[in-house]
Amino acid sequence: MRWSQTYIPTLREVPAEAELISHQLLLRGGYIRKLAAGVYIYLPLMQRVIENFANIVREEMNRAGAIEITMPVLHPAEIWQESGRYETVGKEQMRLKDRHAHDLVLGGTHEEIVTYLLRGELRSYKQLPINLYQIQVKFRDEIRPRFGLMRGREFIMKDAYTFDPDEESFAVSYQKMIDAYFAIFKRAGLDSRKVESDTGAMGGKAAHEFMLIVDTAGGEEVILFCNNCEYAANVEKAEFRELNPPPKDKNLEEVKEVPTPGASTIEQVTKFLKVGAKKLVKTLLYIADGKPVAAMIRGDRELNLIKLKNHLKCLELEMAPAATVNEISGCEVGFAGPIGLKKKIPMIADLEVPRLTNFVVGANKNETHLTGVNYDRDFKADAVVDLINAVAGEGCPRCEKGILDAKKGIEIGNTFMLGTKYSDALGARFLDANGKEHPFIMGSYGIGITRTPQAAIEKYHDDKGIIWPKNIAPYQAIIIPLNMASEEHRKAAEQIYADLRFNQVDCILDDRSERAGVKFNDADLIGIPVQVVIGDKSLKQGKIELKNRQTGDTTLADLGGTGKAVAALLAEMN
RNA sequence: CGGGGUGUGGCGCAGUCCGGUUAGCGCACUUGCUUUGGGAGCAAGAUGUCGGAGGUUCGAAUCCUCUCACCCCGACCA
Repeated sequence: MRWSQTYIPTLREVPAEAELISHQLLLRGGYIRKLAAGVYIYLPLMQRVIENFANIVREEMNRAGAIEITMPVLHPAEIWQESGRYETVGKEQMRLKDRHAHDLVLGGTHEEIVTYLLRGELRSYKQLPINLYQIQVKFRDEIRPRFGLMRGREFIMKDAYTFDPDEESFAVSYQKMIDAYFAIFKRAGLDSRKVESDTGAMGGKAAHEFMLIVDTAGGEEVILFCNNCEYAANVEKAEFRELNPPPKDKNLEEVKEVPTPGASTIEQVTKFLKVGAKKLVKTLLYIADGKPVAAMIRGDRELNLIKLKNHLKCLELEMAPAATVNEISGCEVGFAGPIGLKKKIPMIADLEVPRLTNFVVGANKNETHLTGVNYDRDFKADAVVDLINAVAGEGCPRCEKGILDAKKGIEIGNTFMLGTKYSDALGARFLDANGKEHPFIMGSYGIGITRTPQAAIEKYHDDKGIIWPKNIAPYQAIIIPLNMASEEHRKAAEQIYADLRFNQVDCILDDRSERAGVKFNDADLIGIPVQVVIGDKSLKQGKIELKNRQTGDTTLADLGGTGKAVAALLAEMN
C-alpha cells in the first residue's frame, strides 16, 4: 500500500476527549474516530489491525475444532425473556421497537441464540461435542462508555459456545479453549495471564478471565496472584488466608458505651479511641433489590460488593442513602452497629468478625460507639461469609507458603462454565446412547477483538507512539524515502517495495512529499515494527537503513537484499 | 443514575466574570516559490448557524430559562 493512496489522518495534537495513552494514540495515529459515546469508526489502519487479530483468532479457533457461524445482531425480546435475562441483563441491553411495536434487542452476547439454534436441531449425542463461534459486532448499553475501544457501546467480539454431553467431555472442551486462548494471545505478541473470576451476568458455575498485565491507568482490573503456586484471581473473586490476625484478648471485656464526638469515620474513631482499625467492626447498610441489609466487616477492610451480591442473590445492590441509614439505625451516618438497630434487618458478617475480641462498633446513637463487643455473646449475624476484598500481602488460599501479590490488568478474554443454565432455561436437550434425554453442558468464551489491540497499545508504546507486536501491526514494515524529489530515492523505494512484497512482508510505502521529520514522526506514531529508511547517507554506499521500532536499533542492509533482511529482522521480533 | 466539568473552523485553545466594531491564535488544509536525515521558511488563500431553542437588550459567543451532546470520578463488562 502507498501512503498517498490510503487514508491515515494523523494528528499532532491530542484530542481533549482522550484520557488513556492508548486512546490518545489511536486517535492521533489515525486509527479511529468517534461517532458517539462508545461508538467508533475504524479507519484503514485499525481495520487492518482488526483483520490481523481476528485472523489469528479464527485460525486458532478452527485449529481447536470450533466452527464459525454468524448469528443475528437483532434478536426478538422473547428469547431473552425465556432465559430470564431480559430482566437480569436489563439496562445494559440495547433495546428497540420495530414498526409493529415489537420489542427487539441488539445482541451483547449470544447464549440464548446459539441455544435456540441447537435445541431445535441437535438431538443426538453422536453430534456432540460441538463448538460454534462467531466474530461479530456486539452492543452493550454501558452505563459509562469510556477509554475509546476499551469500553464501547458497540464493539467487536469473538464469542464461542460449547455443547457437551457430560462433565468429562466438557472439561476437555473447556481446556481446549484455554489452550487456544493462550496460543492466540501469544501469537498476537501478548503475554496473557489466566485468572479466576466472578461469573457475573453470564451465570454458571465458574469462570476465568485472560488478563494483560499493564502498569498504566488502563489497567482497570486488580488481580491477585500467589508467589508460590498457580493461584490467580480477579479481586472481585479472590479469596485469601488471613496472615496476621489481631491477637485475641484472654479476658473478655464488658460492653461499654463511650462518647465519640465528631468521630464518624474509621480513621476518626481509631484516632479518638486510640485503637487500631483491626479492632473496629464497621456496619455498612445496603439496599438489595429495594430491601435494606447490614454488612459487617473489620475496620481496615474493604467490602467486596460482588461477594455480598452473590451471597444475597440479588440483582441490584447499592449503598443505602443517608435518610435510610437514619431510619434504620436511628442515628446519623457513621454510628450504625449490630446492637440495638432500630429496625430489624438481615445482618451479614465477614468471616473475620467472629474471630475478633473486644472490638468497637457503632452504638446506633449519635456520637457514640460501643467498646468491648464480642461476637456470639453480644450479637449474632444471620450469616457469616467472605465479604471483603483480598489485598496484597495476605496468604494464598490454595497453598501453605504463598503470599498474594497484586497487579493491574486489562481483561482481553474470558471463559465461562455455564453448566446447564441456558440449556435448562431454554429446554435444549439431546438423547444419549440409551435414548435418555439430558440438557447440554455448556460453556461460553469471549475475546475482545477491538479491545485487545488497544490493550496491546496500553502495554506497548513510548513517548513517540505505538509499538505494535508484528503479528497485529497494520503493516510489518514502512518504507521511508526521505526525499521524494530525488529520483534516486524514488527508484530505490519502488525497488524495495517490490522486494518486500516478493518476500511476503506486508508493507506500506510513505510516498508523501513530506519532510524527513514528518515521516519519521508519523512512522513512530503509527507504530510499524520495521522502518526501512532510504537516505543519501547510506544510499551512496548502496545501503539502506533498517530501524527496529521495538528496540530502536538501526542496522544497514544491502539495497538489493532488503526484502530478505527485513524478513529476517521481523523473524526475531515480538 | 449520582457527583464534577466542557461545548467557539478538521484538531488544540483564547475571548464569556464586566454585553459594544469585521469572533481571534497555533496546528492542519489550498496555491506558488525556496527547502529536504527527526513535525521547514516566505507569500497569498479557503474554512465559523460561537452545541440547540427561547428570552432580556438599541446590540448577545458573553446575561437569563430550557434543552442536547461530550468528558472525568463511582456501580457494569470483551
